[in-house]
Amino acid sequence: MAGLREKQKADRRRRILTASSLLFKQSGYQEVHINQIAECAEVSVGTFYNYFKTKADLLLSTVSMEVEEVLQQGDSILKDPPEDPVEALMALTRLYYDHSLVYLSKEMWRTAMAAAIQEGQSPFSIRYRALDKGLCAQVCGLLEVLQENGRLSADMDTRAMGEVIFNNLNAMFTEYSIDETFTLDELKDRVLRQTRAVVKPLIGAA
Amino acid sequence: MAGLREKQKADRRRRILTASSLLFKQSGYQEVHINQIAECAEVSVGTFYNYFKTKADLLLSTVSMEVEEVLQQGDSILKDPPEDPVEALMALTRLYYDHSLVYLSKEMWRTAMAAAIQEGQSPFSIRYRALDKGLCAQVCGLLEVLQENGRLSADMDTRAMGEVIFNNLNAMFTEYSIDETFTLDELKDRVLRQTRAVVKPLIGAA
DNA sequence: GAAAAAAGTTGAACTGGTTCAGTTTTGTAG
DNA sequence: CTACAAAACTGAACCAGTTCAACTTTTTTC
Repeated sequence: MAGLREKQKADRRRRILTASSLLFKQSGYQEVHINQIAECAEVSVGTFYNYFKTKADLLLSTVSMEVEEVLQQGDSILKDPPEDPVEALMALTRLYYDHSLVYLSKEMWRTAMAAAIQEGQSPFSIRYRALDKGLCAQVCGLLEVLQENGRLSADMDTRAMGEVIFNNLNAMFTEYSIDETFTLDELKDRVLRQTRAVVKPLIGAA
Repeated sequence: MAGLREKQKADRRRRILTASSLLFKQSGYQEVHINQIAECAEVSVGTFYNYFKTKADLLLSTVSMEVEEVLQQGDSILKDPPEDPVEALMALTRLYYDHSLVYLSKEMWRTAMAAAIQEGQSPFSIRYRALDKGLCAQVCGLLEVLQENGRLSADMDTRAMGEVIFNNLNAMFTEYSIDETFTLDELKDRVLRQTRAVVKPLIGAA
């Protein structure tokens, strides 16, 4: 166990992650070349590719952290959601959106999204979509809780409705990431209006 | 007008489009190199880049054709939509989906989507998003017509609701494009269920 | 119709992510 | 401790999209 080899491997991996994180923040994802990351992390280019399949794969480590954190925080909202369904959904939405820029810039999100779409069978894409599925399941879960609490009509299809609401969240976030002038507040306002339009009609019956 | 120069320009452009269209169908987008397109079109690589900013830009010409055609066909649905709102929306949806593979493969859609996300300020991305906006407006337009016909509750926010429905359509199409095993029929089934979940509650009032 | 200007063409060189054959380091067996 | 095998490291070379300085063709001017 904890042989020299293992120790060095963990150390190198951490050095690469630290270096890239620093450089990306400094100069942006596109501007930073693998050479620079390798140099800054004191490994060779070849070694970089021993630890990460591609440059985009490096991003995924960060995206994963970001989403896993947000999923965990989201669970605490599910445990005791606001009574009003629109408020409950917006609480989750705000959590997702506010957290989105902690580790990643808009540019990094764009790159990650584009890479996830580009080749669907790559491990990158599969993992990214699994994270998305987790978020979608959380939205569906929230609707179920609200339905159980009698805040949403009992015959609502929580699964289908949750998918629609999540897909909308996601699409709006994509739009936000693409447009550098689109602010977080504008994003939340637009999504609030959309969420209202979809959810209001469901509130009546218990 | 019709000077020699103009004539040659139009001819070269057409040759490039014909060549690329043929090659893409033959071998897929990624497999085809600019060299091959240039050779097949009997121009130099440099000339290719005189006519198209990037390889992805070439795709956009095709995407544009595809979307403009579908927009036009969609208008005829708006003129006399099915009475049932779910049916009306699904008529539009089916039109979009069935038309999607006439000119473009899944791989080409993925590439176009990824490129549109990648750099938001490029002419490519701006034009692609304008097309998306056109489709979104058409969905909103359909909801308006249905509302005017008294098939949807009068206080519905057609704009917000249309955006949500379109974003869902689009997200599901993206998922479909990413996953080579996802069939058109499965796609339509899932979107039907989602559309029902969102639209059913709105049908009551006039 | 010749000369100058404008527009367009060309392909070799560039760029930056990725690979791989050769080398070094680490672990293991005798 | 030595010899061998396995694992990991290395950077020069590769690849495919893109650029650009030199060259050709077309148009305009006189």
